[in-house]
Amino acid sequence: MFNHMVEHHLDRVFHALSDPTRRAILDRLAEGEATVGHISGPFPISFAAVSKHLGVLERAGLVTRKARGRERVCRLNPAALADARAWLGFHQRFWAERLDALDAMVGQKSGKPD
Amino acid sequence: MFNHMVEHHLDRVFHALSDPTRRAILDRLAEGEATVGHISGPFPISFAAVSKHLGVLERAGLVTRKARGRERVCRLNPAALADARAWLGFHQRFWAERLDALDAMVGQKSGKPD
DNA sequence: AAAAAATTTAACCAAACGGTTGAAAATCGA
DNA sequence: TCGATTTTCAACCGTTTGGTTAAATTTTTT
Repeated sequence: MFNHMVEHHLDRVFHALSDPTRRAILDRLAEGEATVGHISGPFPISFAAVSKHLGVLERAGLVTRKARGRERVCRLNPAALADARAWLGFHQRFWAERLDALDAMVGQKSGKPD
Repeated sequence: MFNHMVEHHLDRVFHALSDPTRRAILDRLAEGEATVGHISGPFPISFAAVSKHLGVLERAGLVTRKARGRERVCRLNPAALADARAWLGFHQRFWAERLDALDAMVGQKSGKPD
């Protein structure tokens, strides 16, 4: 159902999201587009490190960078979250169903409604 | 709003989900609880490797392992997906809003209607 | 044309990752 | 009790990660 090349893409998206600095960059970027230097400011790591983080985010499709003069303007791509969200949504619902079925089979109603 | 120790937890959940073998283990586990050996079967990697993957999933709270004799029975914990899903849901919505606002602003300035 | 500014790239490092094999620790069946 | 079974743990290995600094690149400013 989900199994396509999406799998490969999910690797990159989930990996990109697994780092707190990168999630902070995304938060920062949610306030509006910004240049690499502008993004880099508040972080206690080097400029180059932030640039590499942006590379990871870009390869995951979460961020786009386009040149404007000597600067690179970074912008969020909310659509890239859709795959990850779909995976989570599907599985969370599916797991819950299966576990409910298991509970029902065991016959011990835990009394937890939907 | 989200920023608590949850951050630290999100690191582990997203990282756990970033590996295709681990996602496959979760898929497998969605069919019902299973022992480590049972899970390990279909995978072309060693038993110990699967055990380590299960450790990662357990530390992320996605899976619980409980002893039953000399076996360990593994089971999904759907609740653990909630945090990740909440993060994604909030951000996806928030990003979309901000970008809509940005588009509207740009549209106003350039006189281009929506 | 030269200097300054914004980014990326390259080379490097320590730590973590995903994998292996083999030994250790429980528990079960004989 | 002894041997087999199930699982983890420990040590190791090559690759990736997240970070650094320094050099290279591109564009703007003077």
